[in-house]
Amino acid sequence: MPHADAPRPRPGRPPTTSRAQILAAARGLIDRDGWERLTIRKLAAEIGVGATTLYHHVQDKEDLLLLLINEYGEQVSRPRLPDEPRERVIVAAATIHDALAAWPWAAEVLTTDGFIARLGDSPLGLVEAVVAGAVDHGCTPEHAVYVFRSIWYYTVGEILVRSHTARRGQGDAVTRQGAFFGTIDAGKLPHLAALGDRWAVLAPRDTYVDGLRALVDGLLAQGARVRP
Amino acid sequence: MPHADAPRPRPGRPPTTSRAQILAAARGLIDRDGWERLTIRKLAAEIGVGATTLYHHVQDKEDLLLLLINEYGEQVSRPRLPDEPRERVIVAAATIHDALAAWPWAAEVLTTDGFIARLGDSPLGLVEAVVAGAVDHGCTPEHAVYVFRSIWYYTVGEILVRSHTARRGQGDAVTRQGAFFGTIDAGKLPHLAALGDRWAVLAPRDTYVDGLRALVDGLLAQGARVRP
DNA sequence: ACCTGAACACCGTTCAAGT
DNA sequence: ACCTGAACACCGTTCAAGT
Repeated sequence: MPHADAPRPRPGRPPTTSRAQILAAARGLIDRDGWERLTIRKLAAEIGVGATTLYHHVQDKEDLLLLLINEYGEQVSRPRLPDEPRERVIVAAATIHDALAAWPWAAEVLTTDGFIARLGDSPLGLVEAVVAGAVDHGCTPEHAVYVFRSIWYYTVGEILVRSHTARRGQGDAVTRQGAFFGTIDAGKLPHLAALGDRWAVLAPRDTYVDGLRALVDGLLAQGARVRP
Repeated sequence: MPHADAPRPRPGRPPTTSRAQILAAARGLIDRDGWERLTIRKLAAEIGVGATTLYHHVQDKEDLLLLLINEYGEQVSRPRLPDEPRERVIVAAATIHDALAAWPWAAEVLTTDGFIARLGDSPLGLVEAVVAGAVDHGCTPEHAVYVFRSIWYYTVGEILVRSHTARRGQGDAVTRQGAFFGTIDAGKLPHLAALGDRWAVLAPRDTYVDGLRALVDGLLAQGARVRP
């Protein structure tokens, strides 16, 4: 009777494709062509394998993307978090934001997916940091969850809006914007008409952290309690 | 020589399909089957016409969706806005939110689309109201644009996250959540572990307006100026 | 056990031809 | 001027058969 720990030759055809290889190839394709152009068929072709082969290593396309996100989440470097609770919330949230800004398609997938229940321990570390910061500031755990959720909404919205408007327009966004605000009804929409083309200049500005500070200040003020 | 205003018979085959008919059918299909299931082919079949016919009445699918959104935006009933500037911002933003919550796919399209430059005057009225409220509170026009953008990020994020998590899970979200927080590393993630299954209870709560108030308070505080 | 091509059930869009 | 079917260039996924 063979020892339980002894390496035993497994039966059947040996694998030529591994899950790690698939994930690496997918990352390469996303970084090269963009996430909306990633298809199972192209991914298989890139690896040099039949499209149907991939279904032996991942459940389906959604599963593949989730694996990819968790792998990415483990590689996100966590900065030293400040001791001051409010600042800790800000830095943790900004870290989540920056990680997603570099890989906006992840925000898209996480939004369409229930998300938190399927994240690994490593990316959850930043969620924990936000909740812990709120609690240390004096919030109840319940309020801390609400703080995190509100920040998450703001963060995900910023990523999605900005990544999508950055893709298009660029060249003709300003022109179109200009034409648009030219024909606007100044009687009904006086402030927008007065802003005119300045909107196009203001809109692409990176104000994420400013808005985050405003939001966190407001959220923590709502949940502050007297501490002993 | 015929009079300029006289109705003249136009040459060619008379139309059997109108843009209004297409939009109405599209609305019906979206309300019935959900926006992710709307296809050009199904829409044409619903009308009882060849799929390619639609391309004589709309440029492409994206154009169709934008027409639909502007039509919808015109039908959104605008509540009486309060005089107090801060409250006006809240009510206008909440109106945008509620309109999108009823038609979450519109939020999806608006996010993926530069959006504001392609909206009609009617839906822009609520954008104007937010900007005007901020200015009346004492913000510069530039700060008011930032106020609107921040609110927009938060609003769109909330809609997308909530509409997507509502679609899935339901039945098994709680179970999965419970299983998840059972296996969480309590050493590394103490707050999340302590929350346990309560997260699943807290997450679906509608806290949009609370978070909006926190955000608006913070944003207006940042931009407040001394007024004469 | 792993890999495969054929097939299924779809997409959005173009375009030459018909009415 | 309007409508059409055929065709193009794709999708994700299943499944029986091969190694």
